[in-house]
Formats: sequence, C-alpha cells, structure tokens
Amino acid sequence: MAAHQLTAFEHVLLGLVCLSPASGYDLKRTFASTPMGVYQPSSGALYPALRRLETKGLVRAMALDGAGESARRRRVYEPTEAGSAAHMSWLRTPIEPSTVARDLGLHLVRFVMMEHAFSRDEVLGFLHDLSDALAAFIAQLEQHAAVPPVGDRHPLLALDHGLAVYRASLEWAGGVMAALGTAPNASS
Amino acid sequence: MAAHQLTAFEHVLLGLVCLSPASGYDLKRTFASTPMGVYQPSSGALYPALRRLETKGLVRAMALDGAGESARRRRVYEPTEAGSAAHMSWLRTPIEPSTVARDLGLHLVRFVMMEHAFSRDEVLGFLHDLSDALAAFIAQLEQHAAVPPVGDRHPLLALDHGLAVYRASLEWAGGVMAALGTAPNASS
DNA sequence: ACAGTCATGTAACACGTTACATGATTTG
DNA sequence: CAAATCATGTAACGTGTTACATGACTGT
Repeated sequence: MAAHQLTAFEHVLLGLVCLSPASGYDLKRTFASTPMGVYQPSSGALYPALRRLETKGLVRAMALDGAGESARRRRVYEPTEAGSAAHMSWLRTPIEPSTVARDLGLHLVRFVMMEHAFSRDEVLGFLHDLSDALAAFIAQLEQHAAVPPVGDRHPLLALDHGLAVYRASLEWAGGVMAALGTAPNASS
Repeated sequence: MAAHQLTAFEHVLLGLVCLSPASGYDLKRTFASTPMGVYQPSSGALYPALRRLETKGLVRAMALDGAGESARRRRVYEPTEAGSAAHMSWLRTPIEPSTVARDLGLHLVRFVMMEHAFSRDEVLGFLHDLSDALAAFIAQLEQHAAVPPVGDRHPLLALDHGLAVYRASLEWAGGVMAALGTAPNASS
C-alpha cells in the first residue's frame, strides 16, 4: 500500500493532521502563523501532497457532520490508523549523525510533535541521540578548524559561526534534558 | 543574454569558479572536503548546472595548455567577464530580512567569497545588515514566545532553540565586525 | 450587488535525485 | 592486465514554484 517513503514535507503534513484534523487551508495558516513559517508552502505543493497522503491511505477526508449540506467545499483530513502508525514510526526514526546539521530543523519539528506521542523517557532518549550527533558534528568542524594552512581569514570565521551555532544547539539540548529530567510530568 | 536569474546552487558554483578555475570534479571534491559539504551535489545536478552557466556566457571551458593531446576529457571552467560581474552583483545582493533565517547558510558562503572581492568597509556593511536582519528575526521570535496561551511545553522549547541559535549567530556577527574593524588589513 | 476572503485545484516549467553508462587514467 | 579512481554525462522520475482558474461564502 504505502509504497515509497514519504517526503519530509509529507511527513510534516501527516504529523500536523495527527495533532489535530485540518484542511489544506488550515495547514497553510498553521505554517503562516507559527515560527515554523520560515517555509510557506504553495498551493501547488500543499494540495497535491495531501492527495498523495490520501491515495496512500494515510489520511482520509472526514465526513462533514452538522450542516450536511452547507459548509461544502472543505476537505478536513484526519489520520487513518496506517497514518498514525506511519507518523509514530517517523517520530522514532533514528537521528543520522552524518546529516544532523542539514536535518536539524526537521528534528525540531519532530521534537514538538513528540510531546503527546512519546513518554518522557522516549523524549529524553531522542534528545540524548541528538546531543551525541551534534557533538560529533561539532568535533568534525573543530578538526577542520585545526588545519588552517591557508592565509584566508573568512573561511575560518565562517567555521566559527558554525561552531557557535551548533554549540548553542547542543547546549539547548542539554538544558531541555535537564528540565525534562527533573520536572515531573506528574500533576493531574 | 543571461536570461532568468540563477539558482542559489548556480551562484555558488559560479563563485567557486571565480575563486579559482575548476572542473566539475574539482568542485565536487571541494564540496566533499570543506565544511560546506553538508550538501553533496550529485553529478546530475553539477554538470548540467555548469553547462547552464556556460550557455549563459558566465563561464567558459579553458583551453587545456601544456600537454595538448593528453589530459583530455577534462573541462576546467573559468569565469567570463560577464560571469565575474554576475558574481560581484550576487555578492552585493542586499539581505532580505524576511528570509534571513532560511538563507543564513547562503549568506555565510557569500561572506567567505567576499574576502578577496570586497573592501573591508563593504564587508563591514554586509555584516551590519546581517546583524540588523538577525536582530529583527529574533525580535519576531520573541513575540511568538510572549504569547503562550497553550499548555504545551515543546513548542516553547523549540522556540528557545531558535532564539539560542540566532542569538549565537548575531553575536558571531558582532564579534567579526569588532575583529575586522580593529585589526588592520595592513601588513605586507 | 460587490469586493474580499475562503478553499481547492491545475498546468507549465525547472530543478535535483537516483541510477546508469561510458571511457581514460592510474595503481597494484 | 585487472581493479579502482578520475571525469563527464544522460534518462526517468518526482516534486516544488509560479501563475492562473474557479466557485462559495462573508461583510458592507
């Protein structure tokens, strides 16, 4: 059924639909209003992607209850069971250390979507893997910085930028692990 | 002649060729060996892109001097005058504050390529604009953080990540401005 | 009624990825 | 000489972008 693997974009859309059923227009607004809005999907990308998810049996258009007749022309999608399973599987996808820098934004999206899908331990495990991957990437950058035979300054400065940014990322992960580890999710 | 504007990838290739003449394979190795290697261009992207640059009259295949007969099968590109001009124009492209986060990596590449093409004042101007754009983006993120009516924690934590990362970026820009501003490029 | 937003969709186009193909040159 | 690397290229395929089209609903 679900033949080829999904695009990153499709995975994000599926995740958003899993968080709460939504129409294409809702999703568009979501991208526009959240800090995720660094990327504004076009209609030509959004609607075909949703149709692909539907074709693969991962989402389905909800029956529009209530008005029955009116409020037409609106396709609100909800995940199927296969869709929920695919989403969970995506959330559990191990972090590839070799591409952690490229995929960092995507990992952050996954982190957000984990909140109500994962146990605290699972989240901590994810953050631990993320920290490891970031540390490895930083170590790699440091090796580049250790071999500066050229007389140019800008390449080294750009490298410093990468180091500063990914160290901030790593520190963030550490801080979140500490916060989640100590704070009980108890209450209620 | 140079009809439509170039892809980011094409601009980077042109910039590399402007730094020093290179063949497609050389460029591939450049991506593989430098910290820029978060992106590994495939042959199917690299060679057609170079041909497009050639078609647009921005680069030309150098005549292979020396061996004449041997060392065939190698197309070493050098920039044409139109290519050098296009590259300088790209380096001078103003920073779009609305997309500074998305384009940050590209701006870093531009910063590296500016070293031998810009005066110190031009570089400082670029860094100043970059700082402004980053500060504006950070302020925007802070506004998002100021309106947390939901009970979820992860979205706010992800926002903290963005703040930490872009603040690091902003601090880097400030540090580089200070370093370049005080240090004389004199010597020699 | 009319404009603006809501809401979905399609067509042309360009680009990147994957995978494959092809020879020349070097290395063991 | 065989195998690996150098070096360039092509074809199928999927996808995103831009731009356009369409129709219903809302507010004035």
